[in-house]
Amino acid sequence: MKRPPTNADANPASTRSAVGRPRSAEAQEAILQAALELLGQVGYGSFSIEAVAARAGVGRPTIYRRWSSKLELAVEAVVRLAPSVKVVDSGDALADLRNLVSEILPDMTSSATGRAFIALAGDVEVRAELAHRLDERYFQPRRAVVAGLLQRAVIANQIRPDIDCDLLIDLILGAAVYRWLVTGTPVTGESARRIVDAVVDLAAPRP
Amino acid sequence: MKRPPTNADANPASTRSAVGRPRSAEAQEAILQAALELLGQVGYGSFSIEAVAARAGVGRPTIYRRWSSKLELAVEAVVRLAPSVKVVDSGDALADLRNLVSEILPDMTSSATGRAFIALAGDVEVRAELAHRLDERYFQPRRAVVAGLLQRAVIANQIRPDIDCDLLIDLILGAAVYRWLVTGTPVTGESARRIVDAVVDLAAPRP
Amino acid sequence: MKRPPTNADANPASTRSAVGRPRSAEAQEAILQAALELLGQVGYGSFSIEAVAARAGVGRPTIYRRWSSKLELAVEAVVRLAPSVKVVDSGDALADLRNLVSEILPDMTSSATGRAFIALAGDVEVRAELAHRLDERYFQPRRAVVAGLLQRAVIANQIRPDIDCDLLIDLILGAAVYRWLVTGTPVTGESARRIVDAVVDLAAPRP
Amino acid sequence: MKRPPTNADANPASTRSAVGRPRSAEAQEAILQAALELLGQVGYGSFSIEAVAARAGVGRPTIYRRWSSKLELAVEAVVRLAPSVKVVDSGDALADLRNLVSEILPDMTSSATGRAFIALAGDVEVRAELAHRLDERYFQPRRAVVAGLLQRAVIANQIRPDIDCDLLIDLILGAAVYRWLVTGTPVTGESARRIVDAVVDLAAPRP
DNA sequence: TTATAAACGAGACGGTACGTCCTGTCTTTTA
DNA sequence: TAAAAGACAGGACGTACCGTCTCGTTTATAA
Repeated sequence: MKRPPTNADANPASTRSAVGRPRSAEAQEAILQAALELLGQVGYGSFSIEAVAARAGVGRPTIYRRWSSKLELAVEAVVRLAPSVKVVDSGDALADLRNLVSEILPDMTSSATGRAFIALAGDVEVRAELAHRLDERYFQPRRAVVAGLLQRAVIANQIRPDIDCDLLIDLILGAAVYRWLVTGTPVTGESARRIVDAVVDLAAPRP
Repeated sequence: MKRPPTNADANPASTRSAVGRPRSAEAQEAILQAALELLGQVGYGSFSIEAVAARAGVGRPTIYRRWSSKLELAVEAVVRLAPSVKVVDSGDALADLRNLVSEILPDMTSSATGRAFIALAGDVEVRAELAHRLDERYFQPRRAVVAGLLQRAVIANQIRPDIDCDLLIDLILGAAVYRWLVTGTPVTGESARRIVDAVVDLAAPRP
Repeated sequence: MKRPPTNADANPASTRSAVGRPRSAEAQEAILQAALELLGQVGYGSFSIEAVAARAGVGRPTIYRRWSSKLELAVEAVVRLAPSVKVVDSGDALADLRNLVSEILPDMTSSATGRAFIALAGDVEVRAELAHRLDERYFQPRRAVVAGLLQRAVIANQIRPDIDCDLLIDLILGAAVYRWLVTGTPVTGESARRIVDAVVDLAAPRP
Repeated sequence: MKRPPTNADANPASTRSAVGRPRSAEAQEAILQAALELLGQVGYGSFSIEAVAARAGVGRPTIYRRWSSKLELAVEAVVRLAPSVKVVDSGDALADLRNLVSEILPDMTSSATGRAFIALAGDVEVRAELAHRLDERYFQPRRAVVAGLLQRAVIANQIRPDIDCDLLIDLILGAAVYRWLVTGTPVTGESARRIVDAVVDLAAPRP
């Protein structure tokens, strides 16, 4: 009986048998690192398991033992290696929002992360399963911290109280991601701040 | 001297030599049709020239003679077969906007069109060139008609006059595309209308 | 419908479709040559299609298009490139026999030919089919010329008339092949002649 | 310092350290038995250490600890499990010869034994070393008992006294082995007896 | 008794070759 | 002279074994 070749289920007390040689943590990290670098350099279309194995100094079967497809690998590389978001509270909710979004968006549209996300969305057969995983481990955490800041802004009367926060997040993140997709230019901190400012202005309380 | 293997320049009175057997128009259409169907069925990742040729009943070189890559072919298939946008003027600019967007967005995020667009955005090496082409022939025309309607809404005092129309379009289209990418559920006419309503509400003139 | 990937059936007016690019005769010869050289150098056990392709400067699928297995390829290489046997009639049947056998046996137990033959015999699943083919195209012709010479020797009263020629051939060839298999030293012209002499002596007419 | 991983030298008072867990005799036998069965079933070409380990219910390293290659293992399996030859003296040397050879030859050309022998002969790099070992432990003992019987036949004036016994053995065994190799049909007791009769007839003393 | 040494099964490791599929190019025949 | 058919060199795929290397466990001798 073979074990399903994924470790993305991420339950730390794994059910996998403890007998036999354990999987190498060095190989794991080398593979994810190599995958992320390659994704950033050549894009997902030309991203090959072969090249990842070569760059990581690892046998190809070692990759297949852990991930069942290049999409699984790409998703895990992105998720595991994406910078975590750190929320701060300076007292000024809008300023914190600007700073947070100007960190989140460039990463979201930078090469490797965005590329894997795009590739994911474009592959019809694995979409349902993997898009959810990426959403859950990448997008949802980021939306959550943004939502927290929006709530603080509402309480501080900097944003209309009748606003739909989810929609506001869609507008902010969506506008940036969409511009990036259409024009191809990654979103910078500066352009992220402009979008936040414009949306916040629209959502400001009526005088 | 070989002819550059593209006809995407689309000048109908081509300068190509008229001697010899002419290129088959049936083949052309069969290829584009097959490409679009395959894109919709298997996604861009599993989309192969081989399969397009087989489905179109055509030799592989016949495809390469016309398109230099599968991306070129995918883009042309999408652009040529996407429904044209028909702008109407019922007198109520906002109603016209709602109707227009509720037609544009579902197509934009429906299988084949959206898929090719995504695939395009995700492939680093051809991005600059082809994203521009898709933008020019698919997105820009749609943005233009939306922009026209927004102008009419401004004149009718249904939208604040100091608004940045481009930003508003980014917000509307971006929010929808982003939701589609993240959740995987295509945008319907209904959800498109909700987004328009919300953005228009935000952009309404201050009393 | 795929064509069965063998051309070993050797009917020159093949039923294969005449449309499309014909198979390259250069590739064919390069592959067989490379296969024979490799067989001689590394033996059948370490003989790989990969290496044959590399040495022949040919893509791997080009080999698989023609031969369905490495055994098929090995057999064909041996059969096609084995030197043909030229029978002479000097008047002295026994001398001719000595000369002929001293040419046949060293080739039969020399590296490539013998190796493929051995490999063939050792592989249980293809044995019935391929051993017959090798027998038919390699051994039978050699046995036939030897049988002819033995007949001449019988007529010249140099060999007992009641002899079973097939058995005599088995004795001559078998003793040599067996010695080679057991000791590993290839049969030389000299040792071949010794075997012929001994057997002829045994089979000489009683005075 | 590791011990060379072979036990084929078979000196029971090994120089190996006596401390630690001794090697399991059950594993040893299970491995040899499994190897012999697999050799008989799939031939040497498809014979894999992996399969032997699985069938013997043993870890792969347990095999490598004892034999350095699949050839070593195959040879030992054959040698250890081949039936021993029991020489009898009924008074009639020729009858004893017929009986002995009709036992030896079928085994020599039966599946597992013959297969390993063939595989051995075909592998260029290990040939010199292992062919000698197989010869020494399998062929030489059989040749020796045949030679003894031939001597008795000479003494009994049933065979010419000037005969080269080694050659006679080559003729008998060689003819059988050769027929088996070329035709693929194992040698039976009946066909073995026919060969003996024919050779003995040829080697009979001149009247 | 307890260490200690070495075997055991299990299974992952870096590799190699497999046979398949697709790429983009190139002939050859047919129309 | 373009179209279809199909072979070409090449390269990545995912799989099967290779022979080696940990693991945690078991089994004997030696202390």
